[in-house]
Amino acid sequence: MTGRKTIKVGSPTLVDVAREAGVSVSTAARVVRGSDTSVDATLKERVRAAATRVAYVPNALARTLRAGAPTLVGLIVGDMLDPFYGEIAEAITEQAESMHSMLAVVCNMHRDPELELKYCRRLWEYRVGGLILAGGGFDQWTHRARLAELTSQMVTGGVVVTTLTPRGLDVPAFHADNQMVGRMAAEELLRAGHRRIGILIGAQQNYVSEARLRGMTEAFVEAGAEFDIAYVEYSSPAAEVGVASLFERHPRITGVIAGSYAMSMGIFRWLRATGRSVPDDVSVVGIGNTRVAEWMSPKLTAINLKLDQFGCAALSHIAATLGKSEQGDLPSTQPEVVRGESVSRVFEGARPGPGSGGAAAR
Amino acid sequence: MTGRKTIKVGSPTLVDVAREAGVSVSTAARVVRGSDTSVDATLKERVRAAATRVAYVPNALARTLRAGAPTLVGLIVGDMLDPFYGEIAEAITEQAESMHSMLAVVCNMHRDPELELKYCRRLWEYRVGGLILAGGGFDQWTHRARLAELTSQMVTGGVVVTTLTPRGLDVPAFHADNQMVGRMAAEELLRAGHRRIGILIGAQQNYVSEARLRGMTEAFVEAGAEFDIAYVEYSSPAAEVGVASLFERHPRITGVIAGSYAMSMGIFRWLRATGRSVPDDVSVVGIGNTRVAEWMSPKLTAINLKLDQFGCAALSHIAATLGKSEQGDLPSTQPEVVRGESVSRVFEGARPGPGSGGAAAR
DNA sequence: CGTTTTTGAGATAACGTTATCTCAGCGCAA
DNA sequence: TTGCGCTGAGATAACGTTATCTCAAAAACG
Repeated sequence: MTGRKTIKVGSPTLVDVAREAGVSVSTAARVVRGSDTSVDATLKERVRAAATRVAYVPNALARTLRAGAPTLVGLIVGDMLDPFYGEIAEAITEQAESMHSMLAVVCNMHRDPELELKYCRRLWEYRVGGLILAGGGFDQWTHRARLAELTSQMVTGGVVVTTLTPRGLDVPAFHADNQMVGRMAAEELLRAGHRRIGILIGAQQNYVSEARLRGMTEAFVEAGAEFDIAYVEYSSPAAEVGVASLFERHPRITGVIAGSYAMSMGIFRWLRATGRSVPDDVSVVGIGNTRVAEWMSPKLTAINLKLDQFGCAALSHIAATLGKSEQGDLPSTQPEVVRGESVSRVFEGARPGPGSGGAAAR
Repeated sequence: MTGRKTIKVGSPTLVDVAREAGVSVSTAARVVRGSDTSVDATLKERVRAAATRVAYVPNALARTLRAGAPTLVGLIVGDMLDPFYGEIAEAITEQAESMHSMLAVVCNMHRDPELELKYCRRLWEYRVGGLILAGGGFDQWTHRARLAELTSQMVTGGVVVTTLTPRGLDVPAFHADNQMVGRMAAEELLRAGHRRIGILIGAQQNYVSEARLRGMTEAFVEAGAEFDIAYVEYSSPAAEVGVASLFERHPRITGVIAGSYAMSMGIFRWLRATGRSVPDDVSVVGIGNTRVAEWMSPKLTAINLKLDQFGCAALSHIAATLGKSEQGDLPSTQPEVVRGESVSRVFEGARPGPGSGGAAAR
């Protein structure tokens, strides 16, 4: 309450708190930090009061700089607006705050490898405690070398990949068993009696697509089902074109597997536009369940990749490496089917699709 | 190339660069910083080479601490996964990086005012250069006082609000003219001949909802149209319930205004489930256009709020306050109609909806 | 040629913390 | 009383930058 002679500019610091409480900066720091060494109860209270009186908010920049214990984590996603990545980002940011008391910085690489590199560097400028790559830009050779060089510099919690298997990038990865995912999607259709299947899958042929396809192929071959594949971009319009070409080649398809939520939207649109009903005429199974899939009409049946849990596992790994917390038991990350309304049983002699004639492929 | 005696731990610093280049730290800093004062070309090159040789990445923490020129901006959104906020976040993060060379930290308040406060504080710990509030948690009295107290501390670029008018919080705001938005949505239906309208709008009655309703009411009253309102949460299931209650009260409704993208999804679902066709039986106009609205079937007709542009304007304001750049000419932010396929003309003697009888309200 | 001005580069302090060191004061056993 | 350990609190240095000051050498001028 003593009148200040000089006008303070900038936010209050520990020095201000110490002066206000009439103690040394060290003591103020000890109290604020809630540190190991004990402080007299009276003093502690006095410092606390002083801190709130001057509205002290600790400076994380200085703290991190001095203590070398980062509280930022970087997350680079392929496309913020795609709920596939959105839900990862949501889970990780939430978990970072509530569980590790860290702050996650989400960067949107916009499916552009160049941007991924840029953000990588920028995040490292802030000395993030770890970096979670969920974009997959590294699936290109020339790019990967630069990324590897850049990330090898990061000395703290390290780099971690989720949703993808990083080819030739030596970092821990957290993602679903994609072969099993593919198999589950296939079996969902097989179980309902479908034997003529169209598959829409991502155009960039990475380990993920390959593994999923392997799973599907196995299941379909075992069951003696026919199928054909369209490689399209991860977007709704691209999927419309893709599903159209599939039906042009194989008009009697009764079941479609959509490689992503965006694709399933496009498939729904095209099917409806061509007078086909979901699921009465064509059943659709999506890969990757998102919350919004419930909002579709009909509700999408999809394989839940548990992206949120893999994201959290990645984060926990980083936190553990930083020594911030022990790696607790993680929940099961088996993929599972979330049944909506987009798959229906096919009975013997079920009606063929509108365009008749011609057998399904392979 | 001289052999190091001690093993370096941590990332390379300016000191390392300076040693490697055989210059002083000051000179190294000048080169790296690209500062005002000129450095001899030869030396400059030598330092550059040394920097890349030791893989130097500047430490933004130290820089910000010392120079007091923040390069972080905070953004708090109501719900990351809602494309309404997602598109704001995308625009702002992109703009921050490419235009102001700042890094935007997106925080998800998850529609929880408590979390908004928490993130506010946390962002300020990192001494963000500015804070963009896009969540609207401050629309509650008790909360606002604490928020005002917290944000008043922030000494730099300041606090700014987008998407909402902040009641009783004295900060600049950037958002659409919501009364005009409401009027435009109404007129889109009126122009197509609709005279019995159902309105779904956000349950929390803030300035935004009020302004939009005012616009709609004006337009409908002028045109002598009948309408009724359902207040629901910003979610698809809530909208299903809301639209059901509207049609229960007024079965002959031919046009519906959806207060958000999520609501329009729910409306589509309910209409389809009850055997009503969009747009043949019922036309739908959404408020707030999102990219994903194009993926719906049929494509949603909606009012584009230009959220991205308002977000960028908010960011530019902060950057200008920080003195990082002059506030350039901003693009027009008039809302405009984006026409999809969800509105159709009503002709004299148009068929009533399936459930018959009972006039629309008011 | 001497003096002033300009230029380029090194030395130093400071940003706000925290880790470490120091030391006074106290209790307790020899 | 002396010696020893313990506890609580202050002093100090350091984290990696940048702003400021200083100063030597080169350039410009009469």
